[in-house]
Amino acid sequence: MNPNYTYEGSIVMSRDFAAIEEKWRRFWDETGLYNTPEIPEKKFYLLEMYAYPSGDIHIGHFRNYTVGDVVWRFLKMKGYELLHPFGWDAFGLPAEQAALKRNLSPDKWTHNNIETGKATLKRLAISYDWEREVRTCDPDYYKWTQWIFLKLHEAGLVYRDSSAVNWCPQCKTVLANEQVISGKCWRCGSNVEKRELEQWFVKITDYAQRLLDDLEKLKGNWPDNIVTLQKNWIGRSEGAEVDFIIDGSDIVLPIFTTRPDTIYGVTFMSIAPDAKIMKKILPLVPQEYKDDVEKYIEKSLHRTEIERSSAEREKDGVFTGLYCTNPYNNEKAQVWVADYVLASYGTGAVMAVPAHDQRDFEFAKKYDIPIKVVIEPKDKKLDPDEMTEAYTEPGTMVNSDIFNGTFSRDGIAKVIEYGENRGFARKKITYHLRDWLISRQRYWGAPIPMIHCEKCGIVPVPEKDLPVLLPPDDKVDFVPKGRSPLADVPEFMNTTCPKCGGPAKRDPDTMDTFVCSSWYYLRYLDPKNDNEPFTRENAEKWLPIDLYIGGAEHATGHLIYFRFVHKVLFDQGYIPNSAGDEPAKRLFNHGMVLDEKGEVMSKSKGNVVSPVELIDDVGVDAARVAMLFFAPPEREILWSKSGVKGAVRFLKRINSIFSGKPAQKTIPEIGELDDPNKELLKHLHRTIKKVSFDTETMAFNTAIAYLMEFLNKLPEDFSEHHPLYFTIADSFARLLAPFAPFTAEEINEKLGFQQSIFLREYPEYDPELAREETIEIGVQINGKARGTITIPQDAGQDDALSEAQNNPQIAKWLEGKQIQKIIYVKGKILNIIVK
RNA sequence: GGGCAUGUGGCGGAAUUGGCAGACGCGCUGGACUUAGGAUCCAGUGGGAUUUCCCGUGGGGGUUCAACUCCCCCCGUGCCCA
Repeated sequence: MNPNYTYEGSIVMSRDFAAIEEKWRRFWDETGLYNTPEIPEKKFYLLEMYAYPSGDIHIGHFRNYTVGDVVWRFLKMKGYELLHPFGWDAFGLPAEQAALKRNLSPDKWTHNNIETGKATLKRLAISYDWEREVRTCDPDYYKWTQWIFLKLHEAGLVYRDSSAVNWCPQCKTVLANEQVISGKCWRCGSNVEKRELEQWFVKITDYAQRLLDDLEKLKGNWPDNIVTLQKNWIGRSEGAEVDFIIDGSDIVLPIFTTRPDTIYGVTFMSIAPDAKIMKKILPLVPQEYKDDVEKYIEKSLHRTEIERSSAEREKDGVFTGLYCTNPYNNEKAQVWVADYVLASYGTGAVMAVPAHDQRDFEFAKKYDIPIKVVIEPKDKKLDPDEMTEAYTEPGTMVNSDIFNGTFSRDGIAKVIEYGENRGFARKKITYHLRDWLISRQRYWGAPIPMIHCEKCGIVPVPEKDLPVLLPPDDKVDFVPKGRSPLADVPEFMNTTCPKCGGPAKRDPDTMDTFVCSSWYYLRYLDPKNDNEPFTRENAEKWLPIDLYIGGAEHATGHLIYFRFVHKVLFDQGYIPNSAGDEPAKRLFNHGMVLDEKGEVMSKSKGNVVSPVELIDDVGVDAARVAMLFFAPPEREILWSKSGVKGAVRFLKRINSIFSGKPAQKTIPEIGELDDPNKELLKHLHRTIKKVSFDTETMAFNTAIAYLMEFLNKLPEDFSEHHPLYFTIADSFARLLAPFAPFTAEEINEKLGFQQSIFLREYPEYDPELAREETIEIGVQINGKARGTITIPQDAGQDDALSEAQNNPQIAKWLEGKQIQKIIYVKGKILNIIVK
């Protein structure tokens, strides 16, 4: 045991909790407490994001799964029938790196890690139905990941393209945009380069508008910040595409702009060095410019995207010697190559209006390119020679031919219409969201079910031939060579074409693991079905997910792909109408677990809290209570050893107070009780009210605080002989159960119940008893708090005032003063304004 | 640079959404029980001021009978995007 994590009192407890935990784990297991009901009457699909198996569960997982478990236990007692499954995001690079560095089998490495993690989750007694476990690396799972690929393909959403991709020279693999962090690889931190590769893409952009529109359906049930994050990520912008013509050729240079109202102010054009159109333009560049242009292109390919688009960096570029013609006014504009323009944005070329765009302005100043004002503010004239920055606000259009005098906001539509009528412009909507690149040059992933035939071209693997199995890993050389390791395994690569029967090659790439995770929630519906990924019947039974719990870091990755794939399967009729076209009704993001100083835990810092060591030391219940009490679940928490001590103390007090067997199991009538006991009973009902409300709204920290408060208010001589012992112990145990399940079962058993506390009903409060007859409210004189009065809940203003006047503390402030005004809000405040 | 969060005692955090700021826990102080205490129990604990007063929710303004809460302007921190 790590001495750093020895909590006071734990030695005393350790003997007890280990045995108690084992007893209840077995009981829950043997009685099938976590089994999913076949025909749910009051269904609830509760899901936590599944885990990547990297060794054991860490403290962040522990938090995620504990939050889910509290919800499960609460809803179970509330009579819901739940589907609460778990699984493993088991494909991915680390398994392959373990193979490379330590010569381990990715398959064995992964399954070993899964067994370790699973054992810990079982020890933590998280309420998963393990019968439904999925592992994405198992053939009976990835068979259906491949099936999903074929469905996307059938829907016309899969295509192949050669394009510049993010390439990590260290990992020798292609990275998705979200795997590039500040221009560096998310795994190894090397600078990411650009490379041309033939890749498989999924046309998620076809769904961009729906993914955006349907965010409306999620509002209120998904956290606002996730909704905004997705909205920005999809990044719809409206504008126009305008065709410029390169002089001396018939090359059309289409550009996208959100500001067609400034079209008459174009003085130059900027093309991204890596834009596709660049290849067409290059041969036209006059000899005297060619060298500089080629050098510039070469140089900028080594810059990262972040570097290129950074607002801080001074923009640079090079003139091509070419001009193009603005179709609106037939004016010439210089053609430049500049790497602040990204090839992936719009057409990879932008029109530059230096007078009205800050970046263009700086660029024009630097290279002495003309500036032409076409929008003017109301109050003054703009002089290009005197401008120190671009004027980007709306205004009146000037120097714009027939549009002169038009308000610029109205001008946008008019300019587009004018160009549309003449055929050189059209309305266009672009999205920041890009198509989903799913090819990975890796072994440890689901093989892409496509066959390359010389005669027939690219042919999908027929469904009946799925899965396309990975070859055993002892046949594979993992040393990175810049291509998939599968490419060098002839047994895998060589196959026959399903169309012509001739010799053909398999696709050597495997799928991005985001494909695996985009549909795992569906496999839980039918994890053992060999004939289909899931049945319609079960989808009707359980979908949609009622509550999805996980970290906010998946906002623009997993949570977009997951919504997208759901919609595609919905459109194809695999997901029934009853489920709707959004996978998760409600999303909940738990906060991160940081160390005492608020720093991220990492092995290198040595500040990692191991859940296993923690529960060895204080037991599962104390670890849970500590975790839940630190802060509300959506906030980040600062892990503190002394905070754990508080949880240990709390449970010890519970154990000592509720250790007895009650003398009798009777519940006394309120009339039989004396005043202090009547008050105690009322206090119990108020506690039930507050704790159930807070548990339901996931305010677990305050729910626990009310339980602590209740304990503090028990009379000193409270024991099993107390007339209310049974009532109190019974209610308290059930309120505590979602947070400290083992402790709660112990009390429940001592009270004489045979069945699990989780099969009993959650306590209900009696509104009559929970009501407070008298209430203490604050009294203010001229808005300053001067004391309190105790009055009946529904006392009128006159009663409240006379009560205040009878209170010497308050009365002295009223002496010799004239009451001007009285503000009385029932149950809240009495404010007396005097002079 | 933009977007979204966020700022409350020594610390983690409460505050019914405009109504007594600091619930609950940690820590600290004093006491009890003790061979002992890093166990347990009791009391106290926002800051001042020689006791019923003043000041206090990052800073400054404003709205209101009343502001941690609403509005405006700054400052700090975190995350995401460029």
